[in-house]
Amino acid sequence: MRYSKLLVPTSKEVPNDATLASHIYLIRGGFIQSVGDSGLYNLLPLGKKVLDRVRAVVKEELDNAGCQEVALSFVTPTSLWEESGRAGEYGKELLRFKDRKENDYVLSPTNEEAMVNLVRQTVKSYKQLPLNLYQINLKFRDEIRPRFGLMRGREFLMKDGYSFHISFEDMQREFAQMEETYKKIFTRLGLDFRVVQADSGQIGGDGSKEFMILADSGEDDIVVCDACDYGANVEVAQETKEGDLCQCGAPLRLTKGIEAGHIFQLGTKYSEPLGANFLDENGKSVPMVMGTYGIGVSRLLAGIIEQNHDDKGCTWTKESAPFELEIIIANTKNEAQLTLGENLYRKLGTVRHIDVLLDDRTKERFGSKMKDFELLGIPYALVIGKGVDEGKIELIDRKTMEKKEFHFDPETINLFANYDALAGAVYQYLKEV
RNA sequence: CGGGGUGUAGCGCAGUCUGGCUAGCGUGCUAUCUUGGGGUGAUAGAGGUCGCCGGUUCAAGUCCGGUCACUCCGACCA
Repeated sequence: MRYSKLLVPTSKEVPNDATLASHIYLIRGGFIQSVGDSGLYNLLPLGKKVLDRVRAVVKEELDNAGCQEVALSFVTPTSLWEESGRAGEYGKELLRFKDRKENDYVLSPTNEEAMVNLVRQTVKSYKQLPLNLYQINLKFRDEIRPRFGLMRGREFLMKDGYSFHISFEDMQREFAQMEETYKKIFTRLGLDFRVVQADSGQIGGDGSKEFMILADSGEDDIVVCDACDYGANVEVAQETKEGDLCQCGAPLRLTKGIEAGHIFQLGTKYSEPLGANFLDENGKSVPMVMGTYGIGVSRLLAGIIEQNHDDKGCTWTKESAPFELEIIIANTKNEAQLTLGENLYRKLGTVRHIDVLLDDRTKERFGSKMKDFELLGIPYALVIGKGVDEGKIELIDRKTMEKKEFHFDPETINLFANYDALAGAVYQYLKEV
């Protein structure tokens, strides 16, 4: 991709209402755009790209764990919510409206009802179970007070999964597998997180665990043990204080987290009222036992930045970065720099399939190109600049800002094979770090 | 729901108290020149229903009444 063609409106100005690093840098880096300051956001090309990368990691790990992706309708008949009894208790957060025929609908804030509806029409026998279905699509919750950018918007991208089982034991087996799968996802995305005991809230059910991204800006108070992997939301560990002893004997610590995932052992809370029954081996009709599993995908973007930024901008992790490498041509009016930059762009991008952003802008100077690179947080920049005359280019590591030089012979670099050799050296280095 | 605040150019703001020429500033945007390794400098431009409705007045961004929206703190929720 060429920077000159990319719609990425970076800005020096901090948005009015932004206090969190993730909010500030997502706006300033041109990843997202606020829609009327009301908890709604447009994703610009770079934001969409990062979101798709995060989404791909989530999908890949779930598919590996045997889950199947579906897509439920975004608009759900209110009658389904009345069947489960949640139409009343969900309150104003549920956005309700009527169609032209005066039928009642809601915009889905979560989809237990809709998924149970799908399954009860198609699954009739114990032979079809267990089943784990998920979707990754928009949710709408009419929050009283949306804030913090993507952290708490009204419209957001969520992965919601639901599993169906013949017994409580089998559901618990799946629950444990989902916990492991979630750990893989969060680890791949480069997050520092804890799994904590949680309150099941409105969704209901018996046991639930939250996946907390550790960050001072988090809205949840949690208690964790640094010696073992015990952790709990203070909602369930109310009496616990800083320094109390864990079961393992080590002192507990109070900290803050961003709730990015939540898994529940649901039981039959929805299958019973909605009549999601199957015939067991004895021909007896019984309700399915369910689990439900959520990940706030758009919130993950915010969480990744909360943990990966500095005073200059974002420092995206490997599997979340919008590009693998940015090639910066310091001065496009310099023929030698332009030629080398274009050739390395072709060799690394087209030939070696690295996802490269080429900063080929003619009107911007070196300083602003560097500032934009730092703001966008692409892991590496290859700077093609003044050193070209002496046969020198440098690779900058965004996180450490350390530089590594690559050398070539300026007299013969324009030979086809020499471009390839230089690109190869950069490629090798990137693959090794 | 309680308490505060704000609506003026894409974004950030001044002007309103004390009514008065053609509504300004920064940034961004367009053009030309300049500069070219850390957000160059200059000149010339484009861009406005001063949130909306009504009132007072010779005259309203400014005063009065109403209304809508947004926002901050708290409560609520996850």
